[in-house]
Amino acid sequence: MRSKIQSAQARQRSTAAIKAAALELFAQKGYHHTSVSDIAREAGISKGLMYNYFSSKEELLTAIVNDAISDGEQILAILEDPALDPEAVLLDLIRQSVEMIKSNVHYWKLITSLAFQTDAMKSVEPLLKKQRESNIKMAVALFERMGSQTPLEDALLFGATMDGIFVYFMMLEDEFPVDHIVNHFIQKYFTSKQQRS
Amino acid sequence: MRSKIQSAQARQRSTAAIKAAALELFAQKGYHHTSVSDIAREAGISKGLMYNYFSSKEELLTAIVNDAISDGEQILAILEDPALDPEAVLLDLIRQSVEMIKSNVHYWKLITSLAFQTDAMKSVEPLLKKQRESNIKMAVALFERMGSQTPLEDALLFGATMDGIFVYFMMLEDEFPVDHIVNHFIQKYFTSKQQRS
DNA sequence: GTCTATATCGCGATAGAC
DNA sequence: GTCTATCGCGATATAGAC
Repeated sequence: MRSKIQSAQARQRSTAAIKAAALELFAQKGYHHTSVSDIAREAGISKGLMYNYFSSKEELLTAIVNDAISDGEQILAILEDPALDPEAVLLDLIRQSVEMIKSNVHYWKLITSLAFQTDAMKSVEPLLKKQRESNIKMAVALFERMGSQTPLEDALLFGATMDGIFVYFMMLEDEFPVDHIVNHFIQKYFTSKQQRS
Repeated sequence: MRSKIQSAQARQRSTAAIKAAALELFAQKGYHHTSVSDIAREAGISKGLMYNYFSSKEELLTAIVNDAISDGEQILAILEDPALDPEAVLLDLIRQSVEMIKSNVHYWKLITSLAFQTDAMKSVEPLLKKQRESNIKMAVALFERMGSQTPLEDALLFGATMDGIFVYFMMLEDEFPVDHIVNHFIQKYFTSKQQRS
C-alpha cells in the first residue's frame, strides 16, 4: 500500500520539522517566549497542523526532552562496560560531558531552566528526575569500583561539582575557562591520573 | 507639611506590600505563572495601583532582585575583614551560604531560574552578573590570603562546587543530604580544618 | 493615593474545508 | 495530511472617577 507509506513519511517529516524548529526556538528564546505561531513559521507549516501531531505546546516540549534524554542515555551506556578501567571511564565521562555542553550551550540552558520551573512543566519534571537518578546510580557504581570508601558521597559531590562547573560555563560562557577549570578539578581530586592540557 | 509625610508613608507601605507579595508569589509559582492580578490580591491592593508604582511587571521583578542583592552584599561585606583568619572566614562563608539557601529554597530557585532565562529578563541579567563577579573577586582574595598558588582557579572551582551543591539541593531538596555533602567537601578540600558534624 | 472599569492584544487551541 | 479562519480566554496595561 503505497499511500500508507507516503503518509507515514509525511508524518515523519512534519513531526521532525516541528520538533527541530521548536528545539531551536525554545533553546534560543525560552519556552514561554516562543509561541506556537513562531514554531509553525520556523518549521514551514501551519499552526493547525502542529496540533494534529502534538495535543499541546507542552506535549511538544516533553517529546523534545524525551528524545534528548534517549540520545544521552545511549552515549552513557557505552561507559558502563565493566571491562574498562573505572578511572579511565570517569575521565572519559568528564571529557564527553564537557564536549556535550560546549557543543550545544543553548539546549542545556533550556534543560536547566526547565529544571527550575517549579510549578508548570509538571510533565518534564519526572523525566529529568529519572535521568538524574540514573546518572547518580552510575556514578556511585563507578566510585565503588575505584575503591572509594564513601561512594555515595563521592558520587554526589562529583556530580554537583560537574554540574556547578557547567552552570558557571552556561552563565559566563567565553569568560569562563571551562577546560582549564575541569583540568584543575581533575588534578585536585584524581591525582593519580591527568588529562592532556 | 503633614500631608506630604503621610503620602510618603502610604507610598512606602504600598510598595513594600507589593514587593513582598510579588516575591512570595514569584518564588512559589514562578514569574511567568504569576499574574499582576495575583500580586494585587495578595498585597491587598488593586491592580491599577500596582502600575502607579511600577511601570511594568518586569520592573517590579528587577526591583525585587535589586533589594535582595543589596541585602546579600551587606551580609558578605562582614566577611571581608582582613583581620580575620581566612580559613575561618571561608568556613563561615560556607556555613552562612548553606543556611541562606536552606532558609529560603523557593527564593533561590527563582533567582537561579532567572539566570537561565536567556532572552527576556534582560533587565535582571546585568544585576546578577555584577553580583557574580563581586563574589568571585572576593573568593579570589580569600584564596590568595590562604596562600594558594592558583587563587583564580581555586576560587572558580570552589564557587562552582558550592553552586553545584546548591543546585542539587534545590532540585532534590529533602532527598539530598546537603549538610553531609558539604562536610564531605570541606574534609576533602580543606583537611586542616573541620566543621562540626 | 487608590479604586473600578475597560481597552487591547496575543496566545493556545479548535473547526471545518480541501 | 494540511491549510485558513476563528474562537475564547486571560494577560498586561490604561483611563478616569473619587
